[in-house]
Amino acid sequence: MVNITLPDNSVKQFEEGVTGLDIAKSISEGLARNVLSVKVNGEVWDATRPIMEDARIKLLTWDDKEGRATMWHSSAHLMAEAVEKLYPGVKFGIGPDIDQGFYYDIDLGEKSITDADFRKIEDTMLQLARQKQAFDREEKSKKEALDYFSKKGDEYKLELIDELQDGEITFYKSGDFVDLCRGPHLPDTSPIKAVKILSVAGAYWRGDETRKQLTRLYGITFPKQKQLKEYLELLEEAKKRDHRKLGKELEIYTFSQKVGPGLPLWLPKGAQLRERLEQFLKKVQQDAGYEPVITPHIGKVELYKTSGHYAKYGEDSFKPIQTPVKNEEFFLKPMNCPHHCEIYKYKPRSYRDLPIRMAEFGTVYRYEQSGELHGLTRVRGFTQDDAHIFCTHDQIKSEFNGVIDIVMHIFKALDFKEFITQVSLRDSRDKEKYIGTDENWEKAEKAILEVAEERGLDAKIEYGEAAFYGPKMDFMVKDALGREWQLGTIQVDYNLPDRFNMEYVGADNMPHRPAMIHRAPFGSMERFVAVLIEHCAGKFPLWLTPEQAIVLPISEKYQKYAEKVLKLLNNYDIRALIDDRSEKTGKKIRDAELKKIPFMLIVGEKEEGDGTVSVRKQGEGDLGTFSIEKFAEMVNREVEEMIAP
RNA sequence: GCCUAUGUAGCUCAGUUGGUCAGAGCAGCUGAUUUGUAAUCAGCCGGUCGGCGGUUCGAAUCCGUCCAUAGGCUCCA
Repeated sequence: MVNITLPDNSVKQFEEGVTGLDIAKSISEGLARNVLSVKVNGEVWDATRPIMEDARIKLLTWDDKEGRATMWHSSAHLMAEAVEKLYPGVKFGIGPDIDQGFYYDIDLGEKSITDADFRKIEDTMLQLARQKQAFDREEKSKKEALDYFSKKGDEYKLELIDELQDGEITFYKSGDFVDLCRGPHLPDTSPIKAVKILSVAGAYWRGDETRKQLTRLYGITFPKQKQLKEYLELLEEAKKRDHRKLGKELEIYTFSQKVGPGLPLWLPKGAQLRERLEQFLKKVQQDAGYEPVITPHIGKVELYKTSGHYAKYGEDSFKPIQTPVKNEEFFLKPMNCPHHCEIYKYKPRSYRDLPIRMAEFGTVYRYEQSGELHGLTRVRGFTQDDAHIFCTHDQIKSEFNGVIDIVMHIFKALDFKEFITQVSLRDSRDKEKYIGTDENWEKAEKAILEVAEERGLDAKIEYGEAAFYGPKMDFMVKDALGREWQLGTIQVDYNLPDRFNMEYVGADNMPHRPAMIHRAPFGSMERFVAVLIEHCAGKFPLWLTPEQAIVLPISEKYQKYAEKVLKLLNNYDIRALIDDRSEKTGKKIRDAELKKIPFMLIVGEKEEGDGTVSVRKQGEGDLGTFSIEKFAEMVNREVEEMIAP
């Protein structure tokens, strides 16, 4: 007998070799129907795999993340089976589950799959799923495994097997499809009731662009048709929030083929919005002891050779700019730091001067690969809200804290409640990869971890993700479609102080090397505004929006009064405009709603009579009648509250 | 850069097998209307159908190529 501990800590006895499915049946038939896999001592297993010793288990269903992962992983096999049936002779790479669904990388040889083929793959999958094919687990020796796939001629699987140890190789068979796979899988294909092939894309084998490109097929499945429908509706909703759509509609930015791809043109409303963001941060930075600096957009090639950026950005980037002077070359700056390093160096520095915090909204240019450009989130010319802090190694912790204050202040003012904090440390087993002394790395990494802990940031810690020049902390936010974008970043740098031979005179009257921190709370203005648009679905926070209110006179007769209202509002620092078109009020309201202007102030005979406005809030409706003073107070109070630290 | 799609007025989209197929709505302009919480009416303007080649008596429609965009891959703010 084995003792099985359930999540509620109750212990039940079963025969040795009992399966998760058996246990589910002993609880209820309904549960048995819904169980997708089982967690056994923290490891996810097939629900049909025998349990041979005492264990703590959790039955996994669609409501569990791991349950869905099992379903999707099995669905990837099902899709592969369907593809093999429809396109005999194809070879398979890898086919994992992902956050939302699954994919399979396929070598189709001469054939190709386009979205016109999705339907027939979906149909075949459903047809196979209905056969209730069991997923059978089989342990294989390395030799057996290699034999099988050499006979099949699938060099991808052979390569994968080659890297595995004998004794840890398992195959799964469902229907006619046999795959190298760690599992776990569904008991059978029957829970897969709704299928959607989402997209087809090229993907390099093992992510290596020097190797063959396979066809990656993305899909998603659900236990109920209704869930698929809801998922597709969710995708539609997400599309409505897309900054590329809203950015166009709200006239934030545009691109011109003549100016060039990846080079955004900020329209008046977008420029206003961006300037307001910049003013906000400038004020915060001023209060935090930053000093503004301004540097040019280009610098001599030698500058970037010193900084080391030439090696990284020189080859696949904008080519240097020639001058009439022979051998004189300038580089469009891909980073602001080299210029700032030179500012540090323009005079001798004392330990009493540190920390020095140099801030600049610096525009940089990087030649991103053409396939990488994406709205405002990935462009070729962008402005970083950059600053470099030069400090002693002992000051790193307090400087980090100061930067996080700024990041949190920004997130609060913009109502970013959900963000991911990632701390990237070095891989201590591979120290050669990194520049800087052990002692300094340890000190900085400890400081970052302590800061994250003290502030309750719940940071994801990634070892080996640090830059070669120092550890860092990044802040990430998801866009409308769930893709993560890195916004703010704080990075320690041991490299540039060396390369630029920076020094300060210590209390001991000896030269010392300062530490350097790069930081950008927004990341870049372009990406930040893009993510902001998606985050608020185009309804910008009141303090930021280009137009806070629009005055809607009922008819031409109240035009004069509308102008008076506008003037008063301007006196209260409220940004407003008048819709003086000869349209009906309903139309003016509709247009203002679509433009997402927060407040509509309707004025007619009644309002003119008692010097008031009738306030309608965007997305909410009529708020009633306000005196202009009271309305202004309400707006200004809301603004104050949002941007307060 | 690579894979797979897409590209028709400022915007959103029709356009069946190549032959009155260059259209609609919104926006814009003009005029009428003077309007009370999500669309007043009428008229007008607007496109060498992404660019360039080719096939054809004839191309928005078929083919090639280039450019741009979209979803991925690699890379990054």
